[in-house]
Amino acid sequence: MNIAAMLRERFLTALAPLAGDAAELSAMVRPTQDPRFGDYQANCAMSLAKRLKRPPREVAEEIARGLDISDMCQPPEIAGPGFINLRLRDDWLSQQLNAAARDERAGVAGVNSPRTFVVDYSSPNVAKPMHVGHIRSTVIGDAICRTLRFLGHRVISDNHLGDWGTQFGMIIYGYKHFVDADAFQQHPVQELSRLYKLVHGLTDYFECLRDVPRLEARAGDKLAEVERIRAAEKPDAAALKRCQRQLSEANEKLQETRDKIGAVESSPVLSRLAAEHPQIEQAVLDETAKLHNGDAENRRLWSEFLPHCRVEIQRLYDRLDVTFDVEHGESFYEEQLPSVVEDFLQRGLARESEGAICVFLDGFESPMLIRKKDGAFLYATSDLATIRYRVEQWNPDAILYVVDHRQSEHFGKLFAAARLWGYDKIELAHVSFGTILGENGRPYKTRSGDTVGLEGLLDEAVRRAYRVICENEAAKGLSEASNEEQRRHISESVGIAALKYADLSQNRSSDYEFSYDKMLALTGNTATYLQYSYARVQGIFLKGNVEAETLRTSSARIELQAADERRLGLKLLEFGQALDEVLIDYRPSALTAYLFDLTQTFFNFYESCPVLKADNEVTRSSRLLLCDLTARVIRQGLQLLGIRVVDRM
RNA sequence: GCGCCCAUAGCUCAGUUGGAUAGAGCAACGGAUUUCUAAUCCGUAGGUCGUAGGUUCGAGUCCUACUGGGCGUACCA
Repeated sequence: MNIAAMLRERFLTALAPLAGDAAELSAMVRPTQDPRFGDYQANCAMSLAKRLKRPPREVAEEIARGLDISDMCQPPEIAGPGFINLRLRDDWLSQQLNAAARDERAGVAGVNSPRTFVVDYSSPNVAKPMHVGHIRSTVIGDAICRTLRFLGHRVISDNHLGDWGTQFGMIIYGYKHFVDADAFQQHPVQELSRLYKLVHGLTDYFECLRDVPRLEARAGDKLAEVERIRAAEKPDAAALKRCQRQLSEANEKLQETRDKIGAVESSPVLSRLAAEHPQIEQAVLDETAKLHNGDAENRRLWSEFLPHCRVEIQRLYDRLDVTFDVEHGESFYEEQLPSVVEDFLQRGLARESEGAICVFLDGFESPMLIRKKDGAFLYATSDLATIRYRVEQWNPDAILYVVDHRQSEHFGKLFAAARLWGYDKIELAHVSFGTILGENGRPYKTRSGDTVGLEGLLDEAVRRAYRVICENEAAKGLSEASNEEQRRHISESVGIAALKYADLSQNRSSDYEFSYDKMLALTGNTATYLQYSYARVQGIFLKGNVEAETLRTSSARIELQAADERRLGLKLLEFGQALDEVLIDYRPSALTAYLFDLTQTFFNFYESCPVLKADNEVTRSSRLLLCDLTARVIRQGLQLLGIRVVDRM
């Protein structure tokens, strides 16, 4: 069921005799924004009229005459400069709704020609705790996979774990020098995490020490520049402002660096360790290189650590209700990397430059490096190997990379290189997204400037959801309504839903401001509001002692009478369109917008149309069917976003 | 320097290959509860869509320049 698509087909037939590009023109059928213009409008007459050099209204009339839609719509009306306005017939709407009301998929059909998608998302470094930066990829990727599958596509979700990089060099070095054997025995994940943070902190310290002179010089240069501009006869105000900003940025950065140094030097333990391990940075790289070169000890440690790391991230995936079909990390492709480089060299697609093996690509200033001068491979190499593997393994029509926007240049190069390599038939898409910002407009960090751990984030959202639920029960005097276990269950569901939905409801390409208060708001476009609406509908069935299942199998029918019933009915039939829209640009926000709209439409209906106390049995069961369908669309829609519903809130 | 992205109501954001009078939510103000959960609903107010040009029947949407912001930019991922 996709009303717009059905109407477009009718227009295609009507337009065919008039234009060569009837498909493009027929695509200009869309829902109206104002109910005065009917339910749908076609805007194709104006652009066609321009080409035919005829009056647009005349063209519109001609299109309307050739249109065979009397089964679906009332006679079309021509309005304004040449809009063709359509109003769906109530009997047709009722018929479609009654089919949807009995359909397990709420009237959404699968696609006619399924495609195969590989979706690459989440991809954390397994040696580090997952943090706030992993939410968007994980949640958006999961929602895209669920939606693709629901519409009948074949999906391979793949978690391209970072399990082979420098971070393991850090853990290995840390294990060899700083491990607390008892702690590792008892809580290996925590101990590994501690080792990672410790070693990372020390390497960071030395890096900061090296950076200070450079940063001081930069701050000095900027200061001099500011003074030079000021001293000029006619100071350039814009340049001065820009320069002053750069100066304060340079000073901030310098201060930050000095603070990090101070943090180590003021700690007796850390400063002693720093003094004892002055070569730690190189040593970490050496441990990484040994791992990559097959050193038996390091490989043994790596394979001992890895399962622990994966247990850690799996706990979070379980809580987020996110699953993967395969989890081929970087290590999986390690043996395939030399052949990638050889192949590129052999085909003349890559050449040596400044000691590195480079692929020079049209439209990019710098080349893509696939082997460093020291012989090591880069993530570009691994990404190319991954494409080759995926094509050989699954022969996909598309590979989607749900990765933040900062890597757009990398993917631009990667896709260009892949096309040169012969993968030019496959859709390669960087499904990019923006940064999560704190309330200061800067990337979201803790007060002390650390990245925010994902687990703590989930805990906090759940804790706040719990508080909201308790407050609400208290306000209503419902304290006896649910027991502690139920409240815990509901707050886990509501808290995580809020977190996911805040992310999904935002246009993915823009940065967004993180706020617990906003995501857990009870009104507005939040998961909490949608979950509440669902619970309200469930409340009707509970109160009326009506079994939805029984209702569906009964002979009751949806009959549209009131205007609010009709509006709700039409909105319900547009679920499939919303899902199609999600897949056009891989934007789950199209679905959240639809669900929010549906919910508001439902509440309008709910306010003006009594259900259980309807005037007669026919109206009552018709409205109950509308309620049931609404609940199922909300539940299904939220499920496609990876969000669960609860029956009572 | 070069490249990519962004700029819409006081705040956070929608705005579907260019369509009719630019929309939500929050905050503000006013209303609705003998009635299926008031965690709701209805109404009012709030805008030179960063600036200036251009394309056309029509521009928040496309093009150009400018201003302001974010990100990236040869051996990290």
